[in-house]
Amino acid sequence: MEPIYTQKQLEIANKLVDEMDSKFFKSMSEPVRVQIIRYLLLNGRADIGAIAENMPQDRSVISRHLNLMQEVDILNSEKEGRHMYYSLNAPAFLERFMDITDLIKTCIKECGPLCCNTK
Amino acid sequence: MEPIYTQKQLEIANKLVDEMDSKFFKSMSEPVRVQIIRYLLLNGRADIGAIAENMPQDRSVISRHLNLMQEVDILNSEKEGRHMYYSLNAPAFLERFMDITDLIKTCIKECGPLCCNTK
DNA sequence: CTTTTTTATGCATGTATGTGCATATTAACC
DNA sequence: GGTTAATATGCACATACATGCATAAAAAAG
Repeated sequence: MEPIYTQKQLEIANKLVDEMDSKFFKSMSEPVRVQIIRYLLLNGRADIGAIAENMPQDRSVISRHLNLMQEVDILNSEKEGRHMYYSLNAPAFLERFMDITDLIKTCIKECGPLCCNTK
Repeated sequence: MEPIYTQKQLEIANKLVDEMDSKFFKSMSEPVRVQIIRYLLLNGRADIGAIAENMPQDRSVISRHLNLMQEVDILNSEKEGRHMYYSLNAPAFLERFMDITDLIKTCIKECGPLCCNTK
């Protein structure tokens, strides 16, 4: 009944789980949203119309995707007149993945051979 | 009409999109599945019964989650008698995130200030 | 062989969400 | 002010999916 793991291991595992926010992953588990990331990587800042022109979906659909991605801090948004411009929040995007990667590394180091036990 | 990006930029952006497999992200955008990862990190290899004991969901639900995670290579599975043992595929799990992190770094470097243009 | 145990699967159900259309809102232009 | 253009939003609909129950399948125990 008593746990087989240390307090330290518990803390680092909880930290990883906290960082693995489901909203963040969900925002990237959608093919259309990934294509939007691709578009912004290659073309830089753009408004909804320009982005939607390159996608089969309706403008309103793209609008909602962009808004969702901005909410989880993947994108920056700037309103200019009646245009809404979006751009990739590259630093935040990268940092998110770097943080998770580092936490997984720490987990494996701290939890040792236990977590990847195959026997 | 002609693209404003180079062939090199196109290739690296496509590489990133390929690596950002929606099935992989989807598998981690589910709170129950994240809890399973946490459990396996702390307790190591375990069968479905042991994992399900620590979750409010039905055993069959946990069984399906585990099977799904194994399909995207997050988990290892081993059948022993009537027991099905699962463990975290830590190397593959880590490598996946390292690859994506590296690709994002390359994208930012190659696409330069364009991708994160705010003006 | 029957019973028990562990996992897998078929089925029904509720919820979440991607989608497009119609419409509202907002801002620029005449 | 009226018109046009860009975006946001309400709505209906279809699909995906998480869930639990009942049951099947497989293997161990009696």
